[in-house]
Amino acid sequence: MREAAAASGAGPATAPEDRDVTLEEVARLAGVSTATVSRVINNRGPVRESTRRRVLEAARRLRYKPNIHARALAGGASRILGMIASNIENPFFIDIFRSFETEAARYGYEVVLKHSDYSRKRLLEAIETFAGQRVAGLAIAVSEADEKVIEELNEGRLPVVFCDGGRAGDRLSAIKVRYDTGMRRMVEHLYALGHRRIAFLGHHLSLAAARERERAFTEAAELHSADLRYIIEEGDDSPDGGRQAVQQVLRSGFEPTAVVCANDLMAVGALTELRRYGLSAPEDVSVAGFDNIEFSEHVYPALTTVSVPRDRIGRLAAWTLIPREAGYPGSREVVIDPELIVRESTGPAPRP
Amino acid sequence: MREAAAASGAGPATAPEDRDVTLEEVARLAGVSTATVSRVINNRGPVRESTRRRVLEAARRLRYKPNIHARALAGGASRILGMIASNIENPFFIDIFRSFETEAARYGYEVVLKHSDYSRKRLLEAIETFAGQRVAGLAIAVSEADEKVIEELNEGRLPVVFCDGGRAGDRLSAIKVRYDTGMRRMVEHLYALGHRRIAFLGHHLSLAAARERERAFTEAAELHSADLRYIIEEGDDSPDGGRQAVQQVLRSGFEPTAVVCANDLMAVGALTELRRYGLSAPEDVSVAGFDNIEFSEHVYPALTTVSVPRDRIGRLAAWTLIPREAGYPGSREVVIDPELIVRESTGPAPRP
DNA sequence: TTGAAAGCGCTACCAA
DNA sequence: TTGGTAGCGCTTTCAA
Repeated sequence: MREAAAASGAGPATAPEDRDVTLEEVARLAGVSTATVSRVINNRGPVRESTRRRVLEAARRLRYKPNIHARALAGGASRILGMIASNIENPFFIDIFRSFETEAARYGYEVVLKHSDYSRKRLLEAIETFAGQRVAGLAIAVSEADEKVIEELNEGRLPVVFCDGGRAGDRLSAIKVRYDTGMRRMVEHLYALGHRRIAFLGHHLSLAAARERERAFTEAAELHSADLRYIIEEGDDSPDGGRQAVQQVLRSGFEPTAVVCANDLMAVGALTELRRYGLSAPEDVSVAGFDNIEFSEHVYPALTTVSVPRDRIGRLAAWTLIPREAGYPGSREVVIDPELIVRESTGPAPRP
Repeated sequence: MREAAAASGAGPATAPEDRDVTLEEVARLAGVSTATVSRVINNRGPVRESTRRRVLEAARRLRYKPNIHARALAGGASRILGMIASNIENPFFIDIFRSFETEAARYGYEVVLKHSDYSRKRLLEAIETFAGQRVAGLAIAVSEADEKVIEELNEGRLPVVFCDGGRAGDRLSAIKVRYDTGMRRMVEHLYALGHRRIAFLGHHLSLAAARERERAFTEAAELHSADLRYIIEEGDDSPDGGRQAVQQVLRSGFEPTAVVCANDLMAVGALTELRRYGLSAPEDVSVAGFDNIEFSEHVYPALTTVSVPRDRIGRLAAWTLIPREAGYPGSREVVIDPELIVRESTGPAPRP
């Protein structure tokens, strides 16, 4: 309304809504220089309180929105964070993204999400794109980052945080989840229930980091090597992958009393497929997932799983990337302990 | 390797990896002006074939990556598309995003995703932010866009496509799904199975567009007004919301023989909650979802639902926003017919 | 068909 | 505490 009034009077004269309101216009209205406006907007450098107020008021009146491109070009931090996830269909990554984005927004940062589809090549491309865009920081939540990629990242000048694995470095931070602890708890749980033949359903991916959960399982299982037998099969990172893997297990003749999956998504598929074979959980076979996605609680039977706190991971990642007022560490390593969540899908091993 | 060799010889002299390779450097190497390089890179204006080749080769050698900020600032189209979704936890939106992003990437566009959490205020903010960033186009997949928002969008200069509802306009395109058709098919299906008391579980949201599925249900149900009774309850757009809504239905004493949900996510929760009350689907109560998210196939019992082709929606949206070589229509309206998918969660109504 | 040069809106440096 | 101003890398007239 105010704008309409202001624009009226004379003729067209360049409708004000047709162009961005610039710093300069704010400066003019506030009666100061663009430099001062910039200082106020960015909260940098000394500005007299009365001036600051005047500028802020002018900016508000004009509905000023900084042009991020100009800002980035001029060398200021770009206020855009990048995030790369392996598979945005997996709620695990979405949850991380969500809390990452929410936390970033709190500090006025935007987040751009790209997915690599578990392809090392796409990961590399995404990194290059983000680097070219000069994002302020990059969160990597993928399982296909091998040591070579990490090394390259470490030599670049872009702050990076690994949401799951990786390692800390010069400008690299890493958030690590103790999968081994989580897996150990899971195996202990099943062992205590009397299970002695366990199948592990892992990813189809041959990439280094993707194997972590599998390795964690193997190690945990080996602790009971005296009488615990296990088998490992693989499928995609999806319900369908879980179904395929179950088929392989069943065909192998191994006859597990419990099935542990690399993640909840696969566990859901495993559950479905077992039922197709007339096996129900937990009476005939116990089934366990990993991650504790929201769904795991809403399938039948509700999934026993290991809780990985994605919201905390996302928050930490943003926190790590965004330069804070106080002493900003630059890079660091955080370790998170996951927790076993026992629900209905696991129970005592059936009598032989 | 080549770069290392080139950089060697003298001292530090600004390591080449430390800065972006600029248009100017490419121009220098190719022995032309920056204007020419720009023409080549953007495929605009006349350039002699031999020149073009020389420039391309130089760009390749230097691993030139255009700086999107400079590009945007200089007035070129920004090659970034924005997308706003109500709830990125819902695979429905994720699926649209995925195919949108994939299609956009094909044309060299990036996609930035923001979510509005079903808040009109957040939607408005997101729109403003995107407008400030001068994105090349905006895909809106929310249910909280009322006529006022649409009107505002229509007056702006940003190309917009509504992924679900909305309406076509000056620079507005709309992809519409015939929810009424889908709902009608669902109701027919249940009616044919003998169901005469049906509960509809809708969203908690009082926003206009969010009601569409509910209205579609009501209309479909009214067609059988002679002997079909129904009740409407609401919850969040999540499995938990489905559980709450089921509780309300059960408490109301209505005793439905079938439950139709506004989407699959809620249906999953409904299934779980019914089981808690000792009711199993489809024997005691039939349960149906809407959307056909991947999960709907992997819950127990597999969900009867209505298929909404998200990949097609995403692809269409990108297609609409990106200026194509051929006659680019600018704005248009597309209508999509959803399909009924009958699985295990619905069956004959139990004898009274 | 090509080049020169004027900005786009902002930040950061140096002076005042 | 403030203002002046030189770019950031690119696109886009306007001339050549």
